[in-house]
Amino acid sequence: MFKGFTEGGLHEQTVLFFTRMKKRDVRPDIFTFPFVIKSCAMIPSFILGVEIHCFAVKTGLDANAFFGTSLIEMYASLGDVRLGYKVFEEMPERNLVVWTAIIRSYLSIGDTGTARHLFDQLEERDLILWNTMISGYIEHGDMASAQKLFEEMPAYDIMSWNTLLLAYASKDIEACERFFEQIPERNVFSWNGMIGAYARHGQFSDILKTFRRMLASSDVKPSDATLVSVLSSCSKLGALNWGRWIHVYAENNGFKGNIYVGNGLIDMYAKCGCIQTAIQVFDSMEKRDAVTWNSMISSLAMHGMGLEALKLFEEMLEDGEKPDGIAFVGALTACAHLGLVDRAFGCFRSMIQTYSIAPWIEHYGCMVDLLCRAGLLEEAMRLVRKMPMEADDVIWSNLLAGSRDLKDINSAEMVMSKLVKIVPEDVGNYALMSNVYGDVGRWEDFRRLQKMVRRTNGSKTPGCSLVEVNMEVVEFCSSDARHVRSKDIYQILEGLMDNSRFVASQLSDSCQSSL
DNA sequence: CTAGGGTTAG
Repeated sequence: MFKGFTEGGLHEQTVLFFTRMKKRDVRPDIFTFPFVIKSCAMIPSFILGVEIHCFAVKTGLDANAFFGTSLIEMYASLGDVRLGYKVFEEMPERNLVVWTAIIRSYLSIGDTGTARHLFDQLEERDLILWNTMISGYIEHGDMASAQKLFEEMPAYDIMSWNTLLLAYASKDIEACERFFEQIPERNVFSWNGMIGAYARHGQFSDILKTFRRMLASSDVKPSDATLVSVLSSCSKLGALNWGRWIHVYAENNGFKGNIYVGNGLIDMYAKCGCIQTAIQVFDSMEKRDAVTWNSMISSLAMHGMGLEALKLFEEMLEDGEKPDGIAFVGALTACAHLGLVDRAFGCFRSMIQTYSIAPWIEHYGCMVDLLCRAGLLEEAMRLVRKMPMEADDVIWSNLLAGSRDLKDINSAEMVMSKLVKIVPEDVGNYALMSNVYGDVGRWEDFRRLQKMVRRTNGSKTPGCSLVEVNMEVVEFCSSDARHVRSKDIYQILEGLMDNSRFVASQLSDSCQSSL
């Protein structure tokens, strides 16, 4: 029964059954405690844990190494490493597993010194212990010690390599690539580690390249983690055909019903423009979690389907899923795009009062956006002054756009003075500001700002976009001339421009005649 | 039937 409950994550049941067992005077044995102790850690309940610890002492079963390891782990996860150390100190027989548990406890609170001190006392160490110690250094940013210890290791396994790979992944992408090539044996974690490293560094095209290499290598198959990372880069690249390919691959390789993959597919389809397919994936999922709901809600809001987004938000509550901060970002975005000011404030209030979520700057951003779009610039400014945190460039940019809509030069100039301090390199704001002047006919200022736009454009890559051609992602920018056939491309572009100018003039003619 | 190591999404 305990094994079944533990595997099903039903930790309250484990403890409940343990109490029933005690009431009936059925004596627990050495196999009982590790389950129950783990459940106390998972619930989590310190009081229950201590109670069961005491009970085990009374029954005299506390000298067991399995029991001791479980206890040390439990106390560490409940935040009391000292108590775990007391257990460790008083244990009559301590094997390597017990030592690893106590060392891991100290690593988990960042006390690498004590962990290392214990590590050094051991005469015999195995691979797990070495790897644990090294990954502890890495988790707390001590690359130098990690590397040094790695070099002292008597032998390596794949996990050792992967541990160091992950260390490089967060720091130096080129060192990470070199290390990846040197690994004598790679498993799915190695590949996922390399893919994750590219993701952290925004090198999304390299993710597709690596994924192709992984598929070509016959010994390793992608896992759900691989597919999720690759799907996320498809979203960022607009690589719809790769996304579709992964969808088919997932269906045929046992990832049907995998919640991580499903969530990745929703986001990918929505960001690649296929909102209907995203909805289909959402509807077909038999299990949903917070990310599923949030992805779908944000996707709908992003596609201008605000009413549908709000309906889904309600459905999420009815389904018993507790909304988190991201769910509220989705709902508030939907309100902003629909112009539902009162509804947004109701939402904002219920977030704080009913769900005890302290608003993030993103939530204030949504509210400012909402008020600006509704033409309520004064209220938006008041909200920014009232916020508990400093406004960021996103919020000021919203206010700049709001000032432009109302042709409020004074507000625009005040907001702009903030923006040049925070993000002097952001071309968009100068362009927006120049339009503010243009709108009211202040051409002197208009030209002055336009000049700044051009000057900043010289050093920055403007208007960059991506297109997928024959399963290959190609980047192009405004005034880009890098392509071998760029002459042909611009010729066709001119043709398209002529065409749309013609259509536009026809439309305006027909509008005028109908008036 | 019980104890120690890694990756993923909004």
